[in-house]
Amino acid sequence: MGRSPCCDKNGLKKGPWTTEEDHKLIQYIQIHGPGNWRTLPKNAGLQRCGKSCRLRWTNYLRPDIKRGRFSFEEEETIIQLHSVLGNKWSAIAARLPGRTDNEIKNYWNTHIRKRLLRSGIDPVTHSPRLDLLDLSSLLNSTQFNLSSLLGLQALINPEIFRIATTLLASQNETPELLLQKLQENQLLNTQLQNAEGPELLLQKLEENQLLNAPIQYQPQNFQANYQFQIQIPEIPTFSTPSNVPCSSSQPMQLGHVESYLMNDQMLLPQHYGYCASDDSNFQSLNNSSNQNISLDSVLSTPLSSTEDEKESYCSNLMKFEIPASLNFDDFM
DNA sequence: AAATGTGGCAACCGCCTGCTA
DNA sequence: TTAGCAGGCGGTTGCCACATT
Repeated sequence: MGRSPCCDKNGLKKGPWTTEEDHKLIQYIQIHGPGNWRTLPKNAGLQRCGKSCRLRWTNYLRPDIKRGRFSFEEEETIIQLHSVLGNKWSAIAARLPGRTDNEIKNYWNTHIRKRLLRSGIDPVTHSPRLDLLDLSSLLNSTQFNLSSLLGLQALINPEIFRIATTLLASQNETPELLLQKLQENQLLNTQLQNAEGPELLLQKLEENQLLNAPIQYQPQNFQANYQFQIQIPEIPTFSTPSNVPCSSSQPMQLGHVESYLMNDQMLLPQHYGYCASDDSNFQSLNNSSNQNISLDSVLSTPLSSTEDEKESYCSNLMKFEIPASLNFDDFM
């Protein structure tokens, strides 16, 4: 048989703890130490169940608990860890000395979550909210599973994302339809109003560096075999994790976009990288060659930051690069 | 001044996992 | 081997204080 019940739940007190109960619990634990919550209430003279005693101790009475407002650094850490760990409050609390999982959870729900929402960031996915984006090109497509895009659209510049999705959606369509969509979405720099036929379309696409060139137009295999390539020469910020087979110096093949959109290797919001320099679990990044706002620069701002500054910071969170050596096993 | 709304947070609930008799 | 409990965890509730109408 199993263990005997920890306590008889009948007649046990519930609700807020009195100072007298707190004193009893503290006194008992100071002598005997925490643990053995099954017998603790009886031995300590408390009309509580062991579970209630454990929660009261771990969430409130523990001497190493840090009370008071969360600092800016703590808030940053929570946001960063949440983007990796999700609602694993205990895991987050383990990296915030003096804070309990319950406290962090409450702070997230009452403060951080609202701030992220005000900044247009989905607090669950840590991505810009879909309802704030221009999704016209996606909505025109029947090939996309929109839910699979949730993680990717945060990591790709919206302009690139629109180009990729439009081209991808048009792979099985006629060149005329593709041309129409590109024009509708204003994805080509040059005027194509006078474009006549697929040959000219290819030429214009090549001029706009959207395609691998040169490729001979063959009407019979255009739809099935054409390899689109997206050049990203003028995209100011384009961050990708190390496991994505492309970089800012290499063209991103549409096939890569497609594979990440369509299969289980899709980028997840948890793959965001941050550079919390004080935490050995994070890697400091060399941002000298890009325009991203580094966390170091954010950290250098006065600690008595305003709410607006915090909101600005939350928005900038979406622009960080992914450290190549980030080991996610460290967080799990 | 009273009623109502809102925010913050301690505590509870219920589920899951691992342990143990 | 397995039933059942302790401990741990995330989600939710309810109370209290303060703000607003």
